[in-house]
Formats: sequence, C-alpha cells, structure tokens
Amino acid sequence: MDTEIANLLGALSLAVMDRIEHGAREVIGRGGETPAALVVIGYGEGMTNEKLRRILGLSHSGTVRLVDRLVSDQLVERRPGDDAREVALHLTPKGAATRKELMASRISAVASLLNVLSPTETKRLGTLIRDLLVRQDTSEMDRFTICRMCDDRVCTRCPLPTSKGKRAR
Amino acid sequence: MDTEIANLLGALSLAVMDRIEHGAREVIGRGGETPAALVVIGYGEGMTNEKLRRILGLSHSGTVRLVDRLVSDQLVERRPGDDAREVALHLTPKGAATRKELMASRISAVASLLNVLSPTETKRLGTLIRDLLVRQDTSEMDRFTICRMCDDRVCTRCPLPTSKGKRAR
DNA sequence: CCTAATTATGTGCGTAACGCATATATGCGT
DNA sequence: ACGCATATATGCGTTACGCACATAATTAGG
Repeated sequence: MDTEIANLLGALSLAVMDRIEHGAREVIGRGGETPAALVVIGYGEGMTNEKLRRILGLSHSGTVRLVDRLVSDQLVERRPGDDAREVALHLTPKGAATRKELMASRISAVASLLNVLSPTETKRLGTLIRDLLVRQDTSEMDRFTICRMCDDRVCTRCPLPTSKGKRAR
Repeated sequence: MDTEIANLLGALSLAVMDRIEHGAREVIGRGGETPAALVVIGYGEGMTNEKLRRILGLSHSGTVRLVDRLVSDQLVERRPGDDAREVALHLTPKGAATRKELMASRISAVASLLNVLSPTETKRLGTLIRDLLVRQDTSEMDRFTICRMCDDRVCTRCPLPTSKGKRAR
C-alpha cells in the first residue's frame, strides 16, 4: 500500500524533528519558532518583522514577542528600515555565531539517523528527496517556510521551484 | 557532500511535520504532544500515566495535565489500574473516533507531499526509509516514541528493531 | 495637496502547554 | 514493621503563542 510508505515517512520525519528540536533547544535554550527565526534572519540583511511573520506562520504579535526574546538574548538588533515603518532585523556577532551552531547541530542530528545507510543508499535517498521537493507546487513564501531551518552553507542548489503555480502574496 | 543530503532530509521532515501538526490541530483543536497522546493511549488498554510520560518525553506533571485536557475533552477516561497506584487510561467512543480522524489526517498530509513521485519512485523511497529505520539502534521506549503518531491500521510491519543495543529502562 | 485606505509595528491581555518542587498513596523487600 | 521505590496529583511559575486594539508611515484617489 501507498499509505504504508506515507506512514514510514511520517515516522521518520517525527524522529528527525525530535532530534533537531532537542539539539536546537540545547543551543539557544528556546523552543517553538525561535531557532528558525534566527536562521531566517541570517539569510539576508533586509528581514523585517512582517516577512518573518509570514515565513514562520505566526501571528503578528507572536512574531514581535519572538523578536523581543531574540533581542533580549542579544542575538538580534532592531535597526530602522529603509521604509520608516519597517524594522530591519540584524544578527549581532553573538547571533551569527549561535546561528552557525544551530545549523551545525541540525545537520549533525539528521546525519546521526542517516549514517546507517551506505554511501550509495544515501545518494539514492538524496535523489528521491530532491525529486520529491522539486515537484512540489510551492509559492515563494512556501519555499522560505520549508527552508526556514536550512543551512545555506550546505544547501547550494535548493530543489524547490521558484515561480511555479501559486504566487506569493 | 553528505551534509547536503542531511539538509534535504531535514527540510523534508520539517515540511512533513508542519502539515501533520496543522491537520492534527484542526482535528482535535490542541497542539504539542496531545495528539500523539491520543494515538498512544489507543495502542492498548494498559496505558498508564507513567508509560505515557516516557513515550512522549514529557515531565510527570506535564503528562498529568495533558491527560486532564483529554479527559475534559471527553476523549479519555481514567480508570483504576491493576496496581492501585496506577491509572488505566482508556479511550471513550468519542476518543476512538477522534483518534481515527487524527491518523487519517496524518496519512493524507504526508501523502499530499508524496504523491508527486511515481509508484516506482515511491516504492524505492519506502525501501530506503525502511532500511534506514531498521538499522537504528533503538530501545523499546525509543520505538514507541518514534511511533507515537503511527497508524497501527497501516503500519503492519514496523521496521524498528525490538531488542537491539540499548535496553528499555 | 489633503484625506482615506493600506501596511508595518507595538502593546494589553488572555491561554495552552509545558517544567520544577512537593505531597500523598501504594507496593515491595528485608 | 520499617524503609525505599513507584505512580499519581497539585501549587506555582514560565514560554510561546493568539486576539483585539492602538499608533506611525506610506500609498492611492480626487
């Protein structure tokens, strides 16, 4: 049955996320979308509260408070944006270092599950996941959401389609 | 690189869990480990607070309050256990129905990502995930933790090893 | 150029889902 | 019978959110 394979992927995904979240909590001492926020803010210099909100899928106030936490942990700075309404979020040096730790922890968490496969099997799995992702019908915002924990030093060729089907709002 | 594939699996797992959690919240209106608890309680008739606690990885009080919520939602009943210290957790009819909805929602969430692959590719992916899981060094309790959302009507041949390496405490 | 709608942010207030410390009851071993 | 381990419950605090509302800045229309 096809549902059997769906169940296996669900179980694997749960195991992977359990390990990722456990590691993230050890690194930054916070849970929820906080680690993802740090990664997302690090992708570029133009991140605003509102973009972050959409990527993380949180309410507005939830995002403001999340940034409050990052600021009080001295990981992020709020600077005035080009548009005077916007807040430009920037990583502090400590924030950039923590972000690297976070991503390294994530990769090693996944690798610890993955390393039971032979190099050939791993490559096969990689190809299948890549094919699976490349065929998803994702908006621009969906891409950022899926990639909100991704290690940009590692993911040089993101398979997710850029402008296919749905349009970002 | 091997880390690139780890990153892809991490991204996929995040996408899968996002969809599973979103569906679960729609079905039971609660988040965190609450949906998993309902699934786990449904696996057998002998579930106790303490076993549940270990499987979900929560604190004791967290588990008691979680069961409080399930009871107040009329999904679960607390009955006296064989051992008079224990509480035997049982699904109500409503609880059993909600549990089925929950698992169906989970399978369909995963399938919606998976159905871009051809039957051949899907089967290949299933084989690889099965191989990956079967080689994990998991204790008895780890198994239940990984399988805490699994659909027992679908997962007839669980790949996770029963008594290998670590021992359950 | 002035007003209205839109966009981005911040705040008061409440809630869900936890953890820690402590208390109580039952079972077990000697 | 006594001490210790096990299972559950409760008081209290915290984290990570959401909703409703308020405020400042930009954009659109006449």
